[in-house]
Amino acid sequence: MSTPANTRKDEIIKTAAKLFKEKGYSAVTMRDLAGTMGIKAASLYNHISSKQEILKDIIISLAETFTEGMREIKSAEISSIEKLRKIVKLHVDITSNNTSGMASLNNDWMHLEEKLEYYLTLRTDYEEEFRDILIEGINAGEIEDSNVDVMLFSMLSTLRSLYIWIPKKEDLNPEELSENLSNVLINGIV
Amino acid sequence: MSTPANTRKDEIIKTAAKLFKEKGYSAVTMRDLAGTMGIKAASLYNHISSKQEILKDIIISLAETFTEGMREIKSAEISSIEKLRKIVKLHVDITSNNTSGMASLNNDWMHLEEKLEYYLTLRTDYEEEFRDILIEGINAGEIEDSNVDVMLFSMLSTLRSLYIWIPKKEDLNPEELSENLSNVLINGIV
DNA sequence: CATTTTAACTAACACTTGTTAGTTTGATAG
DNA sequence: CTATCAAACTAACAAGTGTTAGTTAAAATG
Repeated sequence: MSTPANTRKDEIIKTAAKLFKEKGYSAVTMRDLAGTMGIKAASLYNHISSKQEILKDIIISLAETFTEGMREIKSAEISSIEKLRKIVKLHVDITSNNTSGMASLNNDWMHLEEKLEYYLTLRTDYEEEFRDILIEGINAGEIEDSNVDVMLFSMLSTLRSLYIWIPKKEDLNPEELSENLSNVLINGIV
Repeated sequence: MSTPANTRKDEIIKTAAKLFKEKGYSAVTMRDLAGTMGIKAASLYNHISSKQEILKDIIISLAETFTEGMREIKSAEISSIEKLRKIVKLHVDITSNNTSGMASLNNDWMHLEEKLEYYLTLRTDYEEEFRDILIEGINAGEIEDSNVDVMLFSMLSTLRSLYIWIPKKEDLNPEELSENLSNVLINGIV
């Protein structure tokens, strides 16, 4: 029982993430959220302490999962290209499991308040480790020696947008998607 | 004098776009906007008719500019790969001129209300014409015959995220960026 | 059975929201 | 000089905001 049972709080957070994805954090009221769950707004406060806390719970846990994944990939004894493939898989897997949460992470992180600084640290570190892998690949002759920032930006943009795209293509399984996407990102389209 | 002089309304819209980019449409109040301009909220209404109208003005004009650009590219007598390069340039140029507006277009389109349907039509049409160019390229043997949706998604995600990235790299001029980005998107990174 | 826990409720609060009405001020045009 | 106009102002409103306090009913626990 490492993962705690489905508590009421978890249901609230899950529902909130769905609403946040559709309208954004600021446009979702506690009455919206309560209404969707079939209860009154005040009842939410038996389970959560504030609207803010919901957002924090959604985003920080996801961000930490990425940090954890990157840590493992970084220390693996594989080629840089293989590391990139693992990064793609990391994004596909996390996003497949929680597209709503990923929408909040991408669009509503600026409303984090107390946890904003922490989130930004995680994000910056993640990007730098991503860049390090690219540079490592260039030095090893595996990756073309052109503009690293453009490569990094292009890959990250695509991976961060997965939350929009995955729900529209439920037929494609994560394995296949991860494979196709890696190929396009690494080898291009020609 | 095809473009009308810098009116007060234009200044309001420009300021609003900047704020919308930072916090999102819903989190920006008319008092925020007025405060940033050094006036009172009520004074805004001498120039605009509603908050809603500001968002509409920002997004729809941009969306129509993309539609216009795509129309020209589609009918050009050039290879599919050249068309893709022109699409990249279209995004880089429009985004360079208005990163704030592009943030609203990407993140706040769902708050358009009356103009939402129209916006969605423009967006869907744009994506379909983009896809048609890829298919055309596959049929002509210029582009690899793998998953079209993955290619389309990857390219569009990157192009739509330019608004985040361009402001951080003011040193890179649009020409150079467009060139680098086309290479990465088309040829990959190996 | 008695008690604690879970999860809902009603009522209300202090504050913020977009917006309207009516007014004032300084510059421009006839 | 007078009239017009652009652009600001004050004051206010009705609706909606997140949240708190206190209560109730049913289920789980001892």
